[in-house]
Amino acid sequence: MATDRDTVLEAAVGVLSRRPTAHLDEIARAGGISRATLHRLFPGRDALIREIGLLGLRRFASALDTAEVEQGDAEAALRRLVDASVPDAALCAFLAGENQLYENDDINDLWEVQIARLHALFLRGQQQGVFRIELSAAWLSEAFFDLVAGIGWSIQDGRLAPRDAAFSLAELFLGGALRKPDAGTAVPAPPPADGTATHSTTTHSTSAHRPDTDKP
Amino acid sequence: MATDRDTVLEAAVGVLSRRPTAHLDEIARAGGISRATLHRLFPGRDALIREIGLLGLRRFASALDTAEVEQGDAEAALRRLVDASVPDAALCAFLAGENQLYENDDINDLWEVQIARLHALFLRGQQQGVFRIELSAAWLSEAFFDLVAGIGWSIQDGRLAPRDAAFSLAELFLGGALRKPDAGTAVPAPPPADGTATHSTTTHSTSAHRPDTDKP
DNA sequence: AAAGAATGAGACATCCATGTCTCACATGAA
DNA sequence: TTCATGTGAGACATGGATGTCTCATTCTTT
Repeated sequence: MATDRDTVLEAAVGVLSRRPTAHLDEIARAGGISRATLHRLFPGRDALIREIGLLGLRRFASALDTAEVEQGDAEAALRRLVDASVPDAALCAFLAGENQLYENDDINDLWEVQIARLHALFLRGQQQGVFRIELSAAWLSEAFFDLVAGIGWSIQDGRLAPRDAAFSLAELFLGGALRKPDAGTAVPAPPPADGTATHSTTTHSTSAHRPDTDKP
Repeated sequence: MATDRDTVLEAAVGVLSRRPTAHLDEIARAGGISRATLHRLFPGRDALIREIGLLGLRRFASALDTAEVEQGDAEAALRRLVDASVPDAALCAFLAGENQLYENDDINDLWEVQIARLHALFLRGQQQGVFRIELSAAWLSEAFFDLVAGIGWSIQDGRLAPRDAAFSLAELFLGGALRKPDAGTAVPAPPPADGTATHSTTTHSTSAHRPDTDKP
């Protein structure tokens, strides 16, 4: 299934996710080919990282497909998604870290579609009473993807055994995202309505100067 | 408190976290200064991003200090850490994304110290019976930092209100990290001992070719 | 074995960000 | 006013990655 191009792309991910400015020579060596052949496969550096981004998005879209996230119980769907996306966690980590990708319209559109599916899954789960409603679906989507990326980084760095990946991701995320079976003492207080509760919310939060951004 | 240099650095974070290859001219404009003055403040591009990394690590270290993570109940300590680190979430997002930083020894050492403190907090919490022991302290450390970074990204992109940041982070993470008050039905199954449970753990996980890495 | 394609290695040329310089202007102090 | 400092704007040189080329070699196919 994996074409020769995809093999090179996955090798490139391993290098670029650690050193985004790695030379093409280094990337080529990581893929077991020469710089000339790399240029024969991809016309340039921009094309290379764009193809990596597209590969990652295709894989994540495929994970959403095989998990059938639109079907059935939301919790079960999310567990299926965990299993389906963990193998491609490294590519998700690249997607999360390489913000430069989101200047390309093709990638941006594809990204928005996948995130919308994720968002819809969490919204559905909230309506089903499965996921907590104190946390916005947007935040749940972001957090889930970031944790998938964290899985990828941890495995790359040897901090997490691939065998434990799916369990670690599912347990940590679902523990925080699922509604508690019975309320009782476990349910925390809702977010403060006034701005004085958290003392430092606006103290020196960076980049308050950029009103609107693009990365959806 | 914030010197002129720090102001420029924080403005640079806003640009570099979105476009890591932004020109120095663009960074200077974001900081409200000219390229010449930027060069007078920082001798070069490498020095600039190194100083940003150092600033982020100093801020995170300061957050660990003010939260007194070595003191008292681990859950309370973590809640204090959430409040203390959310204002600098953007810098943490930069630290998480800019893996290029970890070629510098100074930054690497400082990073290891902070991560060790975080790791120790989770270990202590596990010994106290506060945090779940099915999830490794290393994974809890990684996940927490990734979620702080996710907070920073979400706020930068306008997807999360700064007011909700601390609550969203604390609830999602602690929900997954805390031991359930009473076991009952909420406790999930332990990770599979055999390799056949998760069908695709080793299917096409990227970068299996790199045995050891550096980013601690 | 022989022909063909594909690849690796290396040598260039080119482009562009970076680093450095100078000069004019603004601000503030004496 | 006059001097000093800091800053912005622009020009210029340079270094290094990138893009393109050629040629020898290897592997595949017949």
